[in-house]
Parts: sequence; structure tokens; C-alpha cells
Amino acid sequence: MPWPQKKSTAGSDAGKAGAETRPAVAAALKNGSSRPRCGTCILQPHCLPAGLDPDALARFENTVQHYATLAPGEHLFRVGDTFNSLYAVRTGCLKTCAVDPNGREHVLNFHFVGEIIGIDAIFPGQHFADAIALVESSVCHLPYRAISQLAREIPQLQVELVRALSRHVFSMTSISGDFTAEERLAAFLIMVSARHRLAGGGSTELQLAMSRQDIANYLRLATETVSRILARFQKSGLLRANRRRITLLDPEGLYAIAECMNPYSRGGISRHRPESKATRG
Amino acid sequence: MPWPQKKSTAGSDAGKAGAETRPAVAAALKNGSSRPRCGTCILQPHCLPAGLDPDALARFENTVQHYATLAPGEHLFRVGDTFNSLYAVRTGCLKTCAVDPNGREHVLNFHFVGEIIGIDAIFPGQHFADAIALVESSVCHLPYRAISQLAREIPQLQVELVRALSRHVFSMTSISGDFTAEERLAAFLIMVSARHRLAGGGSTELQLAMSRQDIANYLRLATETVSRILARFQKSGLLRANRRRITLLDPEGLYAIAECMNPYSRGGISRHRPESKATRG
DNA sequence: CGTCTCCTTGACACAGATCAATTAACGTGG
DNA sequence: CCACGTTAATTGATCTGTGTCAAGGAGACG
Repeated sequence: MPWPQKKSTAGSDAGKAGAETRPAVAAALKNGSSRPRCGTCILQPHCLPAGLDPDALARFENTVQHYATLAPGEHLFRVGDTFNSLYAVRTGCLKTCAVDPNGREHVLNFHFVGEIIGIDAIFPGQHFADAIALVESSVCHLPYRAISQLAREIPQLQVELVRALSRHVFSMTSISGDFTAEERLAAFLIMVSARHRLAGGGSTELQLAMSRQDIANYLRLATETVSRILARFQKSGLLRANRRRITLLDPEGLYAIAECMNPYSRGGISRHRPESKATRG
Repeated sequence: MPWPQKKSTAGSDAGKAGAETRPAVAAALKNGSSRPRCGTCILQPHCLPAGLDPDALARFENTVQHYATLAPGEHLFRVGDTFNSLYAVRTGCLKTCAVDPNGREHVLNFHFVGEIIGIDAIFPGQHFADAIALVESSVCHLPYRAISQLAREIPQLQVELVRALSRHVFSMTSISGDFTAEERLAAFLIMVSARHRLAGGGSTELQLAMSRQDIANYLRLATETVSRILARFQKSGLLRANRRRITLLDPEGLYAIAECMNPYSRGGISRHRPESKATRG
């Protein structure tokens, strides 16, 4: 935690906004047509309850209280909201983003089907980002206290929770390096493709949920740069891009450009290796 | 996890290196003069066993098997090493870094006194970065299986483990945004200052453990840029820099420059707030 | 059929990278 | 203790990848 805590204005801000718009639990419950069934969910192997035995799964399902449906542009939570819940994306796609004091928006992450939202708010106990649906989306609601309590009783759930957190850290290290715009965009497309496949979709025909501006913001580029590089990729036969419909013509070519961002391919470089103090357990 | 897993060459590489250099547990044990006592460690409130009751603390201490001392430049672990342990920095400072296939080095993180190393390797079960001591350092060795098992029995430890992970995610979001070189460097100095204070040192007289090149690599800048911006800060009276000795003359001024990277200050901007589906409770 | 928003394309500017040279610390061995 | 070589840090000159500004174009939608 690099920053000394400071009373932020977000709380009062959120309160103000809440007065006009914040729906009660009952309202959100209305959105869920019925209690979600993790056991029948195709995402279960990729979600938090992955690997739970039937009994544990049943207890987990009872903890997942409901799910909410969000229209494009609708908020799931806001900066300043108290952290109470993790969310799992059932359908659609969301972004988390924050606006800095200079007014610049930073897209922190995109959350695709099967992914957990809110992990970064556990420690501060408060959300420091807005979560916004990019397209019509639905999310499962995982009350953190209950999940945390349940995890004490179900070791496997504990393992999955820690794994989810660690995976999050792991995936963030990929994007945070010093890479060119081409490398970043290629890696982004590969990532979207992989997540499409995971959610049961095709991996070459991509229907992006996010605008060029969101992509640019996420990759720390200008929207114009994203456009230009997509055009460049198209000219060199790597893909076909029409607005948000992207067809990957040469995934291998993109992969080659993005290779340097792949954590799994690192360390293949031979270099001086003096001595390591690590011990195997 | 944005990348499809691929058999990496790191494993065999590490094996090769291991043949010449990898020390056994016994060797590392020799380094620890005695079993560390968390109860008497000044870092305890900031470390993993924070908030444990005396009984739990005693059990935790028994799990911390030993600690190792590392000379400057020495590796704690390497890319390709199997993940077995978390490490807590007792003294000194380490960096984790990875070299991409193009040969560019990326410093992923600096690890100061009281911080946990290896969190990002839990999920993949393998290290995708090298951990290297920047100065003479010592680390406590926290075997993960044992810690994880213990956490099932001590709920508070579980909470601390998840908090440590979440905190890690949280701190990474700060650095990953789109900021100028001045903002990044100012934020970096503030961060180092805060960590110095936490470790019981002064917060304006900084003795950096890392080279300009490491800083530049971490902040995704060129070393020359780091030098130039330090010179600029010095000219405007913000600090005095002599090699690795930095004196902060106007911490508030630096803070103002870095403000935009402070997650706690985000969300103070008024903007259109349509509707939020989050529920409290 | 207009209006709006998103996307694309071009011209130019600038932050920061790169290349190059100098200076200052820090061993290390005589 | 001092010369020497080595590495780290600074400073200057120039280059370049992206950002910024500006102007169209193409769908989407009422």
C-alpha cells in the first residue's frame, strides 16, 4: 500500500448519488429470475466454486443470494461504495474504471464471463473504482462475509479464493510491463480471443463489448492509436476489423507480436545465473 | 489468466542452473542464525501474522522454518522454480524481475521490509520472475502448504492472507495507469518514503537500495529520464539527490505531483452518475 | 432523413527514448 | 595509499512513437 490513507470525498459523493439512484436489495433481487444454480452453470469449472464436492457446492449455492441484470452503461458499484460483495460475471462484459484528480479516466480491467469482480476492494474495504456494464450483463452476487465464513469450513473454497486472487495478480503483471502499442494491442486481442473460447464462443470471430476508447484507456494509448494499429494489422493481413467485429485471420502472427508479454514464455533467455537461495519444500 | 498455458523452457533452464548452484535446505538453514521469533519482530504488525493471538502466533512461528541471508545480487528464486514458499522480507530490499523473449528486463516489483514475496506464484504454482536481493537482505521462509493448512485452523491468519493478496492487487493498480514520467517518479519516491517510515526509518532521508536502471525499469522509463527528472526536481527545490541518497525537501510538493496516482483520492471528480445496481449488506 | 456517437484518417507536436560523451564513485590490486 | 579499471550516474543532442488537434465518414436510432 504505497499511499497513506486519507479521508476521501468519495464517500459523501456516493451518498449523494445513492439518494437518487441506489436500489435496495429487494430491487436487485427482482432482477434475478431465480436463485442461480452453480451446479448447472457452464462456468462453474472456471468460477469460484470450481472443484467443490456436491455437498460443498450446495452450501455455496445457498450463499449466492441472487443475481442482477445490468443494462449497457449501468453501474454495478461505484467509487466510495462500501465493499460487501464479490461478483461473478454470468453473461456479458463489464469494465472497472477510475477517474484521477486530473480528470483522466483509467480503465483498470475488463471482466469477462466467469470472472470475479471486486477482489481489489477486499483489503481497503471500499471500492476505488466504478464497475460498469459494457453490454447487457448479469452477475452473481457473492456476499463476502458469508463466502469468507464458508471458506473456513470448506478448505477447497479457501484454496479457490486464494487462487483467484493470485491469478488476478498474475494477470496484472502481464499488462503492467513496458511494451509498445502493437504488442499491447496484439496481446489484448489474444486475451479476448482466449476468453471468448473459454466462455464457449469462437476464438477468431470476436464481437468486442468495449469501444475503441475503452480499449485505448485500458492499454494506456490514445483511441486514434488503437484505430491506426488495427488498420496496420489489417493491412498486413493479421485480421479484419469492422467496428467492433474483429476477425482474426492470423492468430499465430498476432501471437508472435504479443509473445513478449506472455509470462509463460519468459525466462527462456540464457544469461548469467549466479546463485539462488530458494529451497524446495 | 490471459494466456493459454504453454510448455515453457524455463523448467529445464532452471534445472541446468540448479545443477551448479541450487543449495539444499540444509545450506539455507545454516544461514538462519536461529529460528525467527515473530513475537519479538518489530515487523509483526505489518507482516502476515498481524493480529494473531499469542497461541496462534506461537503456532505460526513454528511453521516459519528458518530464514536466509542474501548478499547483494543473490537470487532468492528464479524463473521456472517450483512455487513452495512465500517469503517475508526481514531486512534489506529485493526486486522481482522477468526478462521477456526480446531480452528486455522488466522489474515487476520492489519488496521492502515487512512485505511478502511470491504471492503471484500461488496460482501458476511456478515462479515467473527472478527474485534478487538489491542489498544485503534476510527473508523469512513461509512454506505455503503449511501456512495454507494452518490458515484453515486459524481464521484470522486466513483473513490476513487474503488481505495481503488483495493489498498486492490494490497496490498494483496504482502503478499500472497511464501517467507521466514526473508523476511516476514522484509517486515512487513517496512510496519509498512511506515504506521507510513503516520500517522504522526516517521518511525524508532516503537511502535507495536500487539503481537508476532498476527504478527506470520499474517505472517503464529510460535511466536517462530518471536522472533528468531527478535533476529537474532538485532544481525546483523538491529534493536533493546524490546518487542513491535522496533527501526529500518538499514532500508535499512531490505528493501534489503524484496525487493523481493515489487511489484514495480518486472519485472526487463530479460527473454524470446514472444508476448503480450494487446492494449494501 | 437528420442527428449523434463512434470510428477512422491526416498533419503536427512533444514526451521520452536513444545515441554519445563526460564525470563521479567504487572497488581491487599493487 | 594511490593508480587503475569498472560500473553507475549525469548531461547534451537528436530521433521517434504516440499523443493531440482537426476534419470527415459510417452506422445507429429516433
